[in-house]
Amino acid sequence: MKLLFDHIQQYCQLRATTQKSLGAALQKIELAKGSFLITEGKMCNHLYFLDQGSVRGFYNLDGKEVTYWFAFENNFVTSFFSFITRKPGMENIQAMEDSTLWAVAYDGLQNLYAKHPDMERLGRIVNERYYVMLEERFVSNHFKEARERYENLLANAPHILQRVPLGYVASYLGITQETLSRIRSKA
Amino acid sequence: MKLLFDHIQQYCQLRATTQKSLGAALQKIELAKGSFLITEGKMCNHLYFLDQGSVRGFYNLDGKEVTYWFAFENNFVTSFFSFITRKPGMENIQAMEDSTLWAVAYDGLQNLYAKHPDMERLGRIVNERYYVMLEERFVSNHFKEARERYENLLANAPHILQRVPLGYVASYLGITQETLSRIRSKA
DNA sequence: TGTATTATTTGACATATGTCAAAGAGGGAT
DNA sequence: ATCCCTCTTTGACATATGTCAAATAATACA
Repeated sequence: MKLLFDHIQQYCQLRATTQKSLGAALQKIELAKGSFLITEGKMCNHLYFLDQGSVRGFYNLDGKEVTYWFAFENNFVTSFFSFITRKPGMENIQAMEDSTLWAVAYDGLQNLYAKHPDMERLGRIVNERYYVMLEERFVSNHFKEARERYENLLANAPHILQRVPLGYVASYLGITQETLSRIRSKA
Repeated sequence: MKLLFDHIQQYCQLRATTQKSLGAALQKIELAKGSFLITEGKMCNHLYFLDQGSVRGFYNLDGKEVTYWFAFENNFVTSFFSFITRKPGMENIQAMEDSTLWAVAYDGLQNLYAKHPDMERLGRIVNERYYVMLEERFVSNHFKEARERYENLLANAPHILQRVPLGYVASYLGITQETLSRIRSKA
């Protein structure tokens, strides 16, 4: 749990009582490589913090899996759509490596928000930061060519290339595996 | 100001004292068609609520303007990147029609957050919703073809087509104006 | 060590979209 | 009406990327 509390410090300082309540609301999850945290068509009732390992989020589109994000240590993980809107989503989340996560239930989180203003603040700040990160990725995908997106990834997140099969990376970049392979060979 | 307070009700109920503080922190802005709310290279120190009119956000990329979002009545508007990270951004925001906005300064908003837990809650919820909307748009752009994106826009936000020049819509959809024109002619 | 399985690369070709240039349409101002 | 300006469409062609199939490389495992 230490990794999580250290990570939270980046966003804001929680009071001791809030930390204690949060700790009590957390449940440890072990996820074997290949198994699923969330599957499509179901409501997602937990927010997770990835302590160890890696997971990917993907959709099934026309019979193909399209991976659209990865998470590694120190990332919050959930189907944001489903968790926030309280509706079933089309997203799957699968472990790419054996992983350890901390889970907090939706209702538990709402309780924490209601009882601890500093928890509400943490939620607000985390959402702001995640918004900005998503926006940066959106802009990059929207306006840059495939080769440039790949080179950005290589520069900013080389660990992804090392820990993730190429096919997943390709759909993360919005291109086919063949195209990514060709980009790499002509680097 | 009524429109704003009505809009906020969608997200959560503010206490009367919080509403009063918020009202006192707001400043009315009139923006003539074509003029700028935010220009690139500058820090954005305000969050706006668009009461009337419409604006667009765009980047200058290789000498070309690429529009990547629109806002109409009842939308919050700012350079989220700059406002949240407190760094200068590359974004421009320009009025597409004569517009009226309510502005709250960054410091003023932080004060409101600090003094009113329900304001913090509002911020958290608004950020969550905006995150989900951005994610939906990201997924759509990432995995669907231009024609399908256009048809989705037509189905979900036809007012954009009516109020926005085609060139802006094209770059919003991530394609050139010529391609969009061809998609429309072969509808 | 060998074999099966999965991941990656390569080739040939089809297609979507971009680029550049020009023509046409529409709306205001005079 | 006429002119001017902006927006939109159309044409010809270039290019990036996708698709399908096969070959090769890497990895796991018995």
